[in-house]
Amino acid sequence: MSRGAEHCGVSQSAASQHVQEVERRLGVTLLDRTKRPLELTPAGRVYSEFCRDVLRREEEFSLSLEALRGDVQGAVRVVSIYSAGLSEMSLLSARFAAKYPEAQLQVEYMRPDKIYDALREDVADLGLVSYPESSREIAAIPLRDEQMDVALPPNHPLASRGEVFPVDLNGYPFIGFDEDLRIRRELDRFLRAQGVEVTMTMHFDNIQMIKEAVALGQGISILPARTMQMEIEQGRLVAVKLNAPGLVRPVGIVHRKRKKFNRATQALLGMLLASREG
Amino acid sequence: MSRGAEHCGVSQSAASQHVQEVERRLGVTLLDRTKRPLELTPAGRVYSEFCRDVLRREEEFSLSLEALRGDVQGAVRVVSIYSAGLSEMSLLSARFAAKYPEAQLQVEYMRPDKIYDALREDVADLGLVSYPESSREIAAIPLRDEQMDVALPPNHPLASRGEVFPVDLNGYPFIGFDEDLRIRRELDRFLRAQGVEVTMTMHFDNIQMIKEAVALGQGISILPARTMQMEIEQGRLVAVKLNAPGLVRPVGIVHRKRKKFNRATQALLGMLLASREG
DNA sequence: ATGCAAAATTAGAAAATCTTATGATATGCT
DNA sequence: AGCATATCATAAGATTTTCTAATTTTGCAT
Repeated sequence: MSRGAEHCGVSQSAASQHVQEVERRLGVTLLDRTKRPLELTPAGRVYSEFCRDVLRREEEFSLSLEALRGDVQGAVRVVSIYSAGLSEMSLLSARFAAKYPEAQLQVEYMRPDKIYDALREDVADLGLVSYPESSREIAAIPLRDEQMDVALPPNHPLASRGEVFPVDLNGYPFIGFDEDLRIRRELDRFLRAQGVEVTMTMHFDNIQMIKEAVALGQGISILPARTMQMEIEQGRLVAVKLNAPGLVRPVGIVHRKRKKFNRATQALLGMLLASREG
Repeated sequence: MSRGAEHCGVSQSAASQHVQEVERRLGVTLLDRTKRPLELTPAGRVYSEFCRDVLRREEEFSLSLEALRGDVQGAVRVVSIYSAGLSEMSLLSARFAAKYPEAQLQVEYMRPDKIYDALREDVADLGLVSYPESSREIAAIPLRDEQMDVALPPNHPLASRGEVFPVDLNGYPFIGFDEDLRIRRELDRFLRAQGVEVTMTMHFDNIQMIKEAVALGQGISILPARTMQMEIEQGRLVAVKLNAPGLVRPVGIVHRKRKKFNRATQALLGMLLASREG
C-alpha cells in the first residue's frame, strides 16, 4: 500500500483512507488485513479487475481523442530555463529517444515567466524551472536542490582554497543575475544575511553569460555547481565550495493543474521523477 | 444540461462547471455552445461513448460483487417511522412489486433515532422519516411537506367549522407527542408563537395512539392530514384546516452518504422521488 | 518477548466541489 | 427587428472532500 501511495504521489495515509472509503461505499472489505503482506479478498480481486478494465478503456479513449484532435501521437512539449534544461535535457533526451523511439520530444528554452505563460496557454506540457511555484492554475513538482558554489577564474586568489566562507568574498567584484530574476533576490538575501558586501559589477539574465564573464576575469559569482562542470573540466572555471547552509537553487517541474497527459508526457515525467531519487 | 443536473441532484451551476472542468482536463470542447439545444462535438460523442462504457462495466462489476457477497439479489431494506410508512409504503409496495417482481422489499417500522442507527450500521438501505436531517454520515432527501390539520372527535364543538384559527384551540385538552420527538418541539414552538395555551393531557410516541385517544374524546390534537384519512372516512375523526402558515411536517428519505445502492434500492428510490413531483 | 516495518488513526490544513445570485446568449414570437 | 423566455456561464463564498503530518496500532520475524 505504501508503494502504491508513492506511485500515485500521495501519502501513505491518503492511500489507506482512500481504500477504506472505497470499502465503505461498496460495503465489502477489499483487503485481508490479518495478513502481512496485505492480501486481496475475493471482492478485492473483483474490484481490482474492474479498475484495470476501466483504466484500459480510458487509455483507449484518450487514444481516440488524440487521433481526433489530430495531435502528433506521443509528442511532449517541454519548456525549460536555459541552465536547467541544457544539462538535464541533453542527458535525458537521448535516454528518452532510446526508450520511446516513436515519441517526439520538443524542448524549447525561454525565461521563467514565459514558461508559466506557455503552460497556461497550453502550448507546452511540462516546464523545467528553478524556484518552481504552484498557483491556481499551475502545479509544481520539486526535482532537486542544486548546490551553489563560488565560481572563480582559475587564477583567482581564492581558487586554490578547498572551501571558502561567505565573508571571504567581501570586496570582490561580483557578477550577478538580473534583478527581476528570483535567484537574484535569493542571492541578495543570502549575502545580506551573511554580512557580505560585494560589488556588483555586471549582471545577466542567464548563467551562460555569467560563466563567460567570470572566466574572463571580470569578477566572481555564485552559481549552481552542476552548471559549471563543463567549464571546470576545460580549466576555464574553478568552483569552490561555499561553507554556509541554506543556499541552494531548487529546480522542479511545473505543469498545468489536473491536466490529462498523453503517454509521451507521462513517460518523460516518469523518467524525470525517477532521476530524482538518484 | 439543466435536466442532467437535476437528474444528478445538483444545481445547474455545478453541472456547467463540471462539464467545463472536464473540457479543460481533456483539452477539448465537448459541447457546441453556439447551438440551442446544445450539441455534442465529435470529441463530446467520443467522451459520452466512453462514459457509457464505464458505467456499463461498473454495473457489471456491482452485479458480480453482489453475487459474491451472497446478497439477496435486489433486496431493499426500508426503515420507516410508523406514520409515514404505513400510508406511503402500503401504496408503493404494491406498485413496486408489480414493476420489479423479482425484487424484494422489506419494510420495518421503528422510532426515528433507531432509523438513523440502522442506516449507519448498514442494516438498512433507505429510511423514511419526518424532519429528515443530514449529518456527516447521513444524507437527506426531502420528499414533501405534510399539511397539519386539527384532529377532533366528531362531536366536538369545533368539528363543524370549515377551518379554525390557532387561538380557537385555546383551553382545550390537547393530546401531543412525547417530548423527545422533534415534531413535539415544532408543535410547541408553533403554539407558543401563536399565543395558544392548551392543556397537554396525554402524550404518545406515535400518531396511531394519538388518533385513538382523540377518537375516544380524550382531547384534540394537530396531526398530518394524510395520516387521518382512514379514520375520517370511518367517521371516527374529523380534521379541520388550521388557518395559520408555516406549520407543516416535512417528510423525507435518509440514507448513508455516498453509499452504492443496488438496483432494487435505486428503483425504489426512483419511485419515491417520482411520486414527489405529484 | 522485543523490535521493526507497514498500516490505521487523528486532527487540522488544503483543495475540490457545490450553491446562490447574477449576468450573458441563442431562439422564437410578434 | 425587437423583445421575451429559457438556458447556460460566471462570480463569490460556503461546504465537503481529500490530503498531510504526526502518532498509534498491528502483524511478523528474530
